[in-house]
Amino acid sequence: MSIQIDALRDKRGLIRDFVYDTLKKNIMELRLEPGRSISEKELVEMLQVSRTPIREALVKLSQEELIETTPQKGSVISLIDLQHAEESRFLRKTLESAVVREACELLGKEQVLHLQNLVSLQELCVSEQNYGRLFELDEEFHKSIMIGCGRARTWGLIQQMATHDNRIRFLRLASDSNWQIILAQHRGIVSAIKEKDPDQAEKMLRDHLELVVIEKENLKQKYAKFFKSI
Amino acid sequence: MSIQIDALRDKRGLIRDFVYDTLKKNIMELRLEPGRSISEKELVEMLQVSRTPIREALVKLSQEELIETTPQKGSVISLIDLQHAEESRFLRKTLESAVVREACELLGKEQVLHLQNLVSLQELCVSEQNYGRLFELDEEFHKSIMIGCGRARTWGLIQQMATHDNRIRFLRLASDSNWQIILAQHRGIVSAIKEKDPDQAEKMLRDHLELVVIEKENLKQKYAKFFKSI
DNA sequence: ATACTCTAACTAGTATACAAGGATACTTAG
DNA sequence: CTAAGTATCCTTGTATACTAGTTAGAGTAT
Repeated sequence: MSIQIDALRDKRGLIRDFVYDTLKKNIMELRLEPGRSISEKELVEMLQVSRTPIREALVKLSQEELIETTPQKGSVISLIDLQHAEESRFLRKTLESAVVREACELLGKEQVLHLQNLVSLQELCVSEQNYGRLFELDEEFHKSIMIGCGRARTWGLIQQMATHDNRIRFLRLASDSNWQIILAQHRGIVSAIKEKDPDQAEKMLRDHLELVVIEKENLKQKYAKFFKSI
Repeated sequence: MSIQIDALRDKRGLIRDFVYDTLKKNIMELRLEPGRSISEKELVEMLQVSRTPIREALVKLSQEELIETTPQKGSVISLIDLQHAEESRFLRKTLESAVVREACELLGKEQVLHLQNLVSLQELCVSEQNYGRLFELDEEFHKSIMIGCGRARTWGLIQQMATHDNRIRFLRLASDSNWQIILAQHRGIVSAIKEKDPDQAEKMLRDHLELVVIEKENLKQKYAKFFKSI
C-alpha cells in the first residue's frame, strides 16, 4: 500500500483523496469492522503519511456518517444503523421511481441500447456465476438510467446515503439472490422505457427495489456487534 | 468576530465548526459572492485562527460544492449552477411529496397541532410584514413534517442539496412573494394531513412547491457574474 | 513596441511540533 | 483491603514550518 502512496507524492493533492478512497472502500466492504476504533496514529503507520491528509479524509468520512469522532478520545467506524439504512432505501425507491418516469421521455435509442447491453452482460455473468461483477453491473444499470436523465447529483446523493444499507447488502452478498428474477425485472424496466410507458416503468422499478427483502433480524443476530442497538 | 473565537478556544473542537458555520452562512446569504476567490491566508487574518481548522472547514464546504479548490491555485466561492438548482428542486418536490403521504398516517394530534401553530405564527408575521422570520417559519413548517415522519436525514440531504437553489431564492427574497397564497396552501396541507387524505396532501404540496416559479433569466441577467455560464 | 524568459511572491499540500482533555494503572492514605 | 488521587500515556485539536506548483510582472532581447 505504501508503494502506491509513494507514486502519489509526485502530484500534490492526491494523497488525501487516496486515504479517503481507501478508508471508504475498506469500511464499505467491512474489512474495517463497524465498532472498530481507529486512531490517526494507526493510519499514519499503516499508510506512511502524515496526520494532516489523514485528518482531512476523516473529516469527510465523518460528514458521511461513516465514522464518529469524539474529541480527545478517538474515532470509531460507525455501527450500522438500521434506521439509516431504512431511510436510504426509502430515498432510493422514491427518487428512482420518479426518475424512471422521466426516463421514458428522455432516454434516446442509443441509451436504451446501452441498457440492453448491460442486461445482456448481466445474463453472461449469471451463467458464469460471477456475482461480484454482477453486483457492479446492477449498480451500473441503475446509474445509467439516472445519469441519462441528467440526475447525476441525485445519484450521488443516493450513493452517499447508501453507506449503511450497502454494508448490510455486503453482509448478505454471499447468500443466494434470485438473479433470474432480478434480470427479468431489468428487462421489464428497459422495455417499459422503450415503450414510453411511465406507469409500467415505475411499477416494475418499485417491485424491483422492494424485492430486496432483508432478514434484518437474522443478520442483526448473527452480526450483533456490527449493529447500533437502539 | 475574533472575540467569539476567543471564547471557543476553551473547548477544543469547536473552532473548525465555527469556521464552517460562519463561512456557510456568509456564502448562503451572498455576503461572500459567487465567483469571489478566497485564500486560506485571508481567512486566517479574518478569523485569527491557524490554517488547520480553516482547511478542514474548507474540505467540508468543497464536499458540498459550495467552494471549488484548485491545488496550488486557490479556492473560489462556487458560481450558482442552474442545473444544480433545478435538480435540488426536483429532489425536494419528489421527496416531500412522498413524505407528506406518510405524514397522513404517521403524524399524531399534537404534531398536527404544532403545524397549525406554525401557520398561525406565519399569519402573524405576514400582518407584521416580518418576512425574514416568515422565511424561517416556512422552512420550519416543512422540516417539522419531515422530522415527524422520521425523515431527519432526508431533510438533511435536501438541505445539503439546496445550497445553490437557496442562493437564488435569497437573490429574489426582496421581491414580493404572494404570502397569502402560500399560507392558504400551508393550511390546506395541514388539513389534508388531519383528514388523512394522502392524495389531496400530495397534490397540495406539489402545487405549493411549484408555486415558486423563478424568473431565472431575469435574475441571471441582473446578476450575470454570479451564475455559471454553461 | 513586442515577445519571451526568469524571478519573486503568491497559492495550497504536507509534515511536524505543541496543547489539552480522557483513560488507566499505580501509589498512597484511610 | 478499599478508595481516592495522581502521574503517565494515550487520544484528537491547533499552530507552525516546510514543499512544490502557479502566476504575474519586471527586465531583456529581438
